[in-house]
Amino acid sequence: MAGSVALRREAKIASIIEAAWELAREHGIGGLSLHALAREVGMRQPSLYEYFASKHALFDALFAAGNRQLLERLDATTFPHEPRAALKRGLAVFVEFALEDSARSELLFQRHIPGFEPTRESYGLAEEALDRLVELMHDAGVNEQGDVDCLVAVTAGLIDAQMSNDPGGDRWTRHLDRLVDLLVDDATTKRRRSR
Amino acid sequence: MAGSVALRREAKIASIIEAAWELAREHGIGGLSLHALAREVGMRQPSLYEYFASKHALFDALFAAGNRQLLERLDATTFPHEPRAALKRGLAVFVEFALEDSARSELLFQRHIPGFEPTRESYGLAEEALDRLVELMHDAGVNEQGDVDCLVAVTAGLIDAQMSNDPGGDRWTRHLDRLVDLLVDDATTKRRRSR
DNA sequence: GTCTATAAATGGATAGAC
DNA sequence: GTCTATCCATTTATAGAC
Repeated sequence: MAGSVALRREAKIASIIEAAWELAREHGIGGLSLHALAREVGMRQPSLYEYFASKHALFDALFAAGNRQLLERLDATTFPHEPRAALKRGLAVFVEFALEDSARSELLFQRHIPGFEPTRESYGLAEEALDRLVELMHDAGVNEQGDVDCLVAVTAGLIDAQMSNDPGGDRWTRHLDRLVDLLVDDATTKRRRSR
Repeated sequence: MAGSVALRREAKIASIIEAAWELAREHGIGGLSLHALAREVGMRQPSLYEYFASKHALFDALFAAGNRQLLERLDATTFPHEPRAALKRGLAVFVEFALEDSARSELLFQRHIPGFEPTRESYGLAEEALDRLVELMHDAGVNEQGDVDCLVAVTAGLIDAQMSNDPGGDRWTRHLDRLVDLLVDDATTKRRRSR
């Protein structure tokens, strides 16, 4: 029973974060207000300060939670043995993750919030997720930083176009595998080493 | 002298728009306030309503002005005769245009402003600019919509990565020509027609 | 730990005098 | 056409009672 108070508190924090995601999905991450959030969890706005020291602290918690979700998603993925297929799988998981919640992507992958910078701790989670994808690239023979940068930028470009112009569709994302093949072929072809 | 009043008015509007760009560059397009803008041009905030019916109308004027700048830039560009080189040149001009003013790009190419939608008239300018680039793609033998989409998304992806992570550098944008070659080669290779 | 009340700032828009 | 004054709404944050 010693930790039951702390447990209750953790559960409350989790429910606040869950409600925050819901509101962010409705009004965008930038449209999230503490008044509305408090009402959503049956409180008044000042009471939230019992759980988060500031709105930025709430954003940071959301940022960390979102990245943990991504890491869990990657953990739960079974990857093919063939390295290039594994890379495609990893990027596809990432694309799906990004597209299924635009508010979360806004916070995690775009820099939308006025003065928000994640803490080093939370940012570390984001780096860890990116590292997983980069590792898949290395396994597929993409080692040079420039080639990694291209793969990252191309994937992000497809996600962004899809999310902005045709959310829910696949007009852009369906080209992911073909572009991965093009880039990986180019990056691993001997011809390039002669430059 | 009949039009001198109208001319003065146009000049004032132009100076307001110029000041608006300056402030947007400082505080982001979302941080643009009418109070600050009015002060910048030596007025009080309510006086701006003599020139713009609302803040949205001001955004629309900025959106149109920005797209006109892009069109002028493309007009002023001399393109190589060789179609693929011309495409590379057009995309490079676009990339340079996007990177030189992040506030302008925010308004023109990203959907950041809460409830802002450009008028049909202003949106037409944006479409015209995009059409120019698509025409260059067609000239280079990229005709299928999917291939055009890829080229657009890849270019946007490079711009976005560059702007977010290394504004002023070329860590991402330097790969533009290589990616264009890869995509155009793939799009124009007979092998693909057999699918 | 939750509340009421309020501070403090911002920012878009309007009324009406001049 | 420009001003002052004001409205109205929003939102983060704090003080202090309970």
